Amino acid sequence: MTTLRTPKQQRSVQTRDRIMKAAFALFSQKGIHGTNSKEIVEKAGVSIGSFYSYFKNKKTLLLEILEDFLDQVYLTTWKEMEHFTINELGRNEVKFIIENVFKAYDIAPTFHSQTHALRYSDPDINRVYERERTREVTQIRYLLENNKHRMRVSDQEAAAIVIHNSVESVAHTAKFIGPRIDEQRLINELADMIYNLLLHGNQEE
Amino acid sequence: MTTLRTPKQQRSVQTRDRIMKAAFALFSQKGIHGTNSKEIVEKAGVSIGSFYSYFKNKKTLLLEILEDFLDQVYLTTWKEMEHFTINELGRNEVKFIIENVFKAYDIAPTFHSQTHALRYSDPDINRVYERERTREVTQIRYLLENNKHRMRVSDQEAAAIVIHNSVESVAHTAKFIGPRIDEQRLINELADMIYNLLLHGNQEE
Amino acid sequence: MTTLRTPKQQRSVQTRDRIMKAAFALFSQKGIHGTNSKEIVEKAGVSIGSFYSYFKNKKTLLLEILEDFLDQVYLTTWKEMEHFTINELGRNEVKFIIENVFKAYDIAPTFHSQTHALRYSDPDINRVYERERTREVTQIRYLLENNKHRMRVSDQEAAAIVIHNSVESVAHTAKFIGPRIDEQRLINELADMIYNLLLHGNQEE
Amino acid sequence: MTTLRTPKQQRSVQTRDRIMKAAFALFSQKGIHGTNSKEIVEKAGVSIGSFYSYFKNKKTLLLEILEDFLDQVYLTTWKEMEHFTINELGRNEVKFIIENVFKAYDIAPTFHSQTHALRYSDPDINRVYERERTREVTQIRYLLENNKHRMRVSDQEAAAIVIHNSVESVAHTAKFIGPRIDEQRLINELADMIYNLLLHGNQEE
DNA sequence: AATGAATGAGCTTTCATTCAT
DNA sequence: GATGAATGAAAGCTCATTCAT
Repeated sequence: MTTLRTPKQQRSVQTRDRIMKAAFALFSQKGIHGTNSKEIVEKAGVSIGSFYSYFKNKKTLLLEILEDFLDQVYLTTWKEMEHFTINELGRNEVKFIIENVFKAYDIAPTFHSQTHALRYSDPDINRVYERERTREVTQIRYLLENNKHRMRVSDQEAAAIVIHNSVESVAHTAKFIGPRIDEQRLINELADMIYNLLLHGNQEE
Repeated sequence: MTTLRTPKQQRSVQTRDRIMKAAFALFSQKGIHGTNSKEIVEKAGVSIGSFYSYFKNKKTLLLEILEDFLDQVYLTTWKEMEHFTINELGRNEVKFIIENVFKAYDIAPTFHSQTHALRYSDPDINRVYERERTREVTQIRYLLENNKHRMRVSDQEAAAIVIHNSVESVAHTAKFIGPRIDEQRLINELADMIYNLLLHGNQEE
Repeated sequence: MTTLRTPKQQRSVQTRDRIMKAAFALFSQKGIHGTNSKEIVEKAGVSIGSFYSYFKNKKTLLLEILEDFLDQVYLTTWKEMEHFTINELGRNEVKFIIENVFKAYDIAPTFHSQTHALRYSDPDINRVYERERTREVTQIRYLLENNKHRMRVSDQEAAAIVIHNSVESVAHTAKFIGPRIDEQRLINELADMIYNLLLHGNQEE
Repeated sequence: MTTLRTPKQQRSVQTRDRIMKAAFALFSQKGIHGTNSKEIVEKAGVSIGSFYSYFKNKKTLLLEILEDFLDQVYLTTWKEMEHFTINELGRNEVKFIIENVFKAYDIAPTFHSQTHALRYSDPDINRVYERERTREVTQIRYLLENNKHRMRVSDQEAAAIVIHNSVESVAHTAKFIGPRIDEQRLINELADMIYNLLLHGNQEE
């Protein structure tokens, strides 16, 4: 086996990057299974030999692209959070975050859904997604913790997971499955649901 | 194109069934992409020729199995609903339904997640799942409608979608991704979240 | 191996005939390679089992159909010859026969060309066609012989072959390949060519 | 779809050539339908992957081989024509050309007849053959035109087609069907027939 | 450092034919 | 006599990956 080339020179970095960009574009356009290595190198303008000196295999490439992509998703979701007084989480703030999640799903819808789908059949993909999920859930728990004086959530860990899942999943459905219903109505309903959970928490009948 | 064999004889029905059972088992065990037609017929103890006289192709077989499976999922989720006075939807009832959804995810977890994953790359699979989703959402709307006198949900359609998605998605995560957290805590949190939504609905600050 | 059924009863004869008719129709319509045994029995309204009790295999069926077909071709070409005073072969008579050959090519063009094509890769098909060719050439030689007092053909055998080939081949080209030229012009030219050969024979410069 | 490899390196050209040579040999030997891709690559000593990087599919390979072959046939038939004073077309010249056609049929008899047969069931093969036929007919018309002062052919176009067909077809028959008659007798008879047509043309009784 | 020719396991599907019922 | 379920060899083609140049 050939040892992988670790890009040190300027040109190397560029080549590696060109491959990743080309692959991302093709994966988004034609799906992951629908894209073969030859197409990638052709689009990137490099040889198949180069490809395999920068990436162990196609899967490795995908994982790297996915990591970059999920970083971008994370940033899109949370980047503007600093503008809020984080301990004044009201319905508006909840809604704002939800809207950011929906925006993040617009970055590369096909690639997003394609890779998301692979979680369930590919442990490596899943691992990358889990890392991202942990990050998101941690962020949510942080918000809950900072606002616990105003809230009535008893099981913060479970709440964070449930909230995260709900928003993700509705965004997912809205973008990929497309129930012919206006996104704003879904966002509003989500905001209500989550804000009510925070406000009233556990209310045994 | 060869016309498909419509089972008339006893033997025929058995063979068709054996193929479906073998395929279901292998799909669950090794994943759908990881199972080829040869393995299926070997497990079923029939010839490859038989396979293709009962099923147009591998995809058709998968779709048939999926339809059967989703029927089973639907029944598991809703079968005991008749025991409830449907217009007295309280937190307990909400929790009961959620528990049934979680139970349905135990029928064939791998197959469930495998096919669910394919929704995003395969329109045919998606169509079958969408039919199921519509059924479920309709059922939820029916419950909301019957309980609207006690509830404060303004946008029933959006609410039904959001509720359905949340439960599905949390069950999904719990079963397939496995966040190391007790399922009961997730179910409780979901029940709280949904019950609060129903109870308080839209509460602009 | 199952022994072949020799149709003796009325019903048997009918079944055998139905299979042949169905096969001929499908071969003509969809080509020989494009027709499979299942389609034939379905069109004939019999079972695949029946098929194989009347015909050793698909090839045997084809050969039988071909023999019948070539008989028909032969009849079409020569049936009206008795109306001529066979020893007064003039240009009109030559032309008349040529026209009949062209007509024979209209009986079942696709089947005709399909089987003709198979001559060169299938010795059995070729044998049937050769038998037919011999018959035709013999007929031509008979005409030449009966008119030799008026003609100047020295090598009757070679002439008969050359004449037969020319007419067949031009008809073939006209019907199957279709050079965008009027058939009548080709027929006239053929008539001239052949009549000149008969009239002037060998004319060393 | 994978893009085809365009040979750039020395090795590449060799491989492509080895495949074509092996295929030509096998097609000639065992027939086209009787040869599968695996046999071709085995004979060529290359991998099946190589095969499909040089040729889109088996059919494409056949078409390429056929084009090369028909070029060779054309050259064999007409190459020595420059030695003749083209406007002195006598019986000897006619006979010489016919002999060349017969020679061309000796290059690769089986392949020739195999592909010729496919004309009638395969439009692509037919197209290649039609291109060749047009070339030949054009050549004949050119001869007729240059000799029209000495000839009595009224319909040059039809005559060229009829002449071309006759020679082709008799050569075909002589080589593949093999009526046990001496080739020279057929060639002589053909020469007489064609020369008489040129000399006497249309002679209504 | 880069190239691209070569590899070959692996997959789906067809269809003539057999034979148990 | 008749049926049709079952068979399985055989074929064409893809694509991730290796390695000689």
